[in-house]
Amino acid sequence: MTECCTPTQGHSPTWFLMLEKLLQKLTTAQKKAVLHKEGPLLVLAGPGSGKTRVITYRLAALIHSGVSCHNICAITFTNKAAEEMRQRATALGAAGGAHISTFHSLCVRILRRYARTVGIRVNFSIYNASEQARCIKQAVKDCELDTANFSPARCLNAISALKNKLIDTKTFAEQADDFFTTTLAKIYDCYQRILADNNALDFDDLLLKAAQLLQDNSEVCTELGTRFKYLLIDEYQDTNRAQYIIARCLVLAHNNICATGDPDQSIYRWRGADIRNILDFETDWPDAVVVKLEENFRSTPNILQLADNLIAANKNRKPKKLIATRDPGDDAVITAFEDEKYEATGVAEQIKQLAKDGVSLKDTAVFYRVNAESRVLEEAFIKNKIPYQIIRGTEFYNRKEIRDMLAYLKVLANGDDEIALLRIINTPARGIGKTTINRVRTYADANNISFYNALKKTDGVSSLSKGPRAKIAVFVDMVEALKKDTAGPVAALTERIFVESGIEQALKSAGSEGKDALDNINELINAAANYDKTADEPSLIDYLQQISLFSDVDSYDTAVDRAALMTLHAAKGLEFGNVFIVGVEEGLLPHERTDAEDEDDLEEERRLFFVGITRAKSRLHLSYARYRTFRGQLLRTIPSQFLYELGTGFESYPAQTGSDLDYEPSEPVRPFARGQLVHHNIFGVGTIREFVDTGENSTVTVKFHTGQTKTLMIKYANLTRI
DNA sequence: CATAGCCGCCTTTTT
DNA sequence: GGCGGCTATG
Repeated sequence: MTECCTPTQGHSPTWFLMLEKLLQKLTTAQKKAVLHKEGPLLVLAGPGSGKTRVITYRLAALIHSGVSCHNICAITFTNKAAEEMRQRATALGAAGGAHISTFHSLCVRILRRYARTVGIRVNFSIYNASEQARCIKQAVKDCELDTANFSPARCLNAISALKNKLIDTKTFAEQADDFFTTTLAKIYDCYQRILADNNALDFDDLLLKAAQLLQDNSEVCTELGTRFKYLLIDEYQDTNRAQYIIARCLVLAHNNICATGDPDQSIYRWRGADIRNILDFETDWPDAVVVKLEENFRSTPNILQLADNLIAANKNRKPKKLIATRDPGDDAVITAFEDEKYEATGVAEQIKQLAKDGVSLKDTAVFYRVNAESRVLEEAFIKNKIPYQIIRGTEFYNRKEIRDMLAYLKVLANGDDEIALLRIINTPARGIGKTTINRVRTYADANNISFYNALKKTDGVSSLSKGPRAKIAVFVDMVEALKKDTAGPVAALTERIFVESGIEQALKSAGSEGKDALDNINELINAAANYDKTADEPSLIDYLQQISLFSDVDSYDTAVDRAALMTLHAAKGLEFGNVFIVGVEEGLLPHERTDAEDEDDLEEERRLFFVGITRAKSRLHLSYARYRTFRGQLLRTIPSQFLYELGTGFESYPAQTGSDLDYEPSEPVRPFARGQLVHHNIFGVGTIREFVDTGENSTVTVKFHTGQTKTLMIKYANLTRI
């Protein structure tokens, strides 16, 4: 290894071998730029070029050159990536202690530290999607609006977009000039008030509040800028406005920002990521040194050629070639399967064969566009006895019993969290029903006290009779008793809750029904014990806030020998010897929800496919199913337009029926599928939006390219498929 | 007050 | 196909 760092023995050798190879290929000027301590640096490079390796190397190099690790802040896209960077920096001999985390975790730290300045309390809850949904529903209700026009999802999306652009309620209300925006402004305001009442922040608030704090408070800005003299940001192409502001404020005084990214791998536009952040880097920091890494150390030339051909179809990009460094390998395989069951079985069988040929399962992954596709794959893997792991980290924390347990913890940490409180007040059933809750609620509102405080003073609630009053008292006593124990280890507290809440009792008496839930809670206690052991400064508040920021890939166990199943989004930043991408069909990839007429949306879908393809080191398998069950109905599919862009000469392959499959595909019943292109004599070309099968009188709804949407009777319309 | 059963809406992707 | 929310019943 070069001048500054040497990996300690026996630590993930290939990663360091690659780093060494990469460093050898850097020009002297590039090497100097990477190691140069002062000034802005942008590492602009394609997939598999070692961006993360370079940034990790720089981190270690800074420490080796005498910079205190305390003064370094590295930002990764996921907690998992942060953990890996920490390990690798340590292996490079750079002692731990640098702040390495995601933007969200960093913001939680900042907000806790400056809670008073921000006007929040340190024990704030962090609300996930379902808790957000509850709040937004309440907000729409409070504003006395029709949920038909202001659906929770629509409102949340709109509010999230505003927050990502740093537009707060006040600013938005001032801008609002039509019915929709003024109404949305009201909902936004109401939603924020509800969050505040619950002493809660949503994901976007974490970024928004931290960005506003840094922007508006120069003292805090200076303080943090002094603390973090060097800022490193990985995956910069996926930062949004708020994250950009945070980064800018943090480096205001010293300008030592180092970002890495690839505009072609920007896949989070829908979440507010602004590709201009990376495109304008040199404008934002005019003295920036830009290092371009053009060689790809990951994939075979065959794979890179496809990726290159595909991404070339994006018009809105700076042309960039991927330069292969590896020897040619196998050609990519595109397979058409009869339906999704054949596809899943086919993939499973190929993986089985690979395993027989000596390929390790952990070097194999299957990617798909939507999580719903994982089920049929999972079934096929079970049937074929292939060990696998599905990368969906929130799954565990979304289980009912786990959320119940966590709600108890949340109530203890944050007494104002009414959503958590309502979840546990009658879980397990203790006879406190809707009527009782409403009565207490009314009392709380009338006296302007919190719901929990009202529960403590049921004497005042005249509408309550003796029975419910006693039941509430028992509940309050239990919570109060538990509250006295919140300072100790989280695991012990979790166990106490398990027993004293009656959850254990309820599950045990449920017999075999409660078996899984019992196991899960035991696992939760184990996880909490692990937290107690490993956290820097363990506390209940920190624990809850940390697990709220748990992400999908964080659950990915790289040590076990199992095939990995994940969405294309989750695949970002990873690499595998063998990659299978399934469901490469119109409507799925690109996804139907992306507006086909919106070129930008389509290009992002293409980038997503590009990311998937470029994860593959040696073997790439793409597939689609000719028929796919969608919401219980069998639909005819169309191969993705992207398949034609790969330059493989893909036209259409005969479906593989597979001789040893024990599954017979059902006969397709639908003559017209959603997404099918058709031609009409008068209206011209259009896309099928809906097909209503009523036999002879079946109708189709078609969106024509002229912009108009028509519902037509099939027997009269004389539509031809294109 | 708890539970079973039914209806309607829906999800793209995630920190 | 599945979950949340609503209603009817015990």
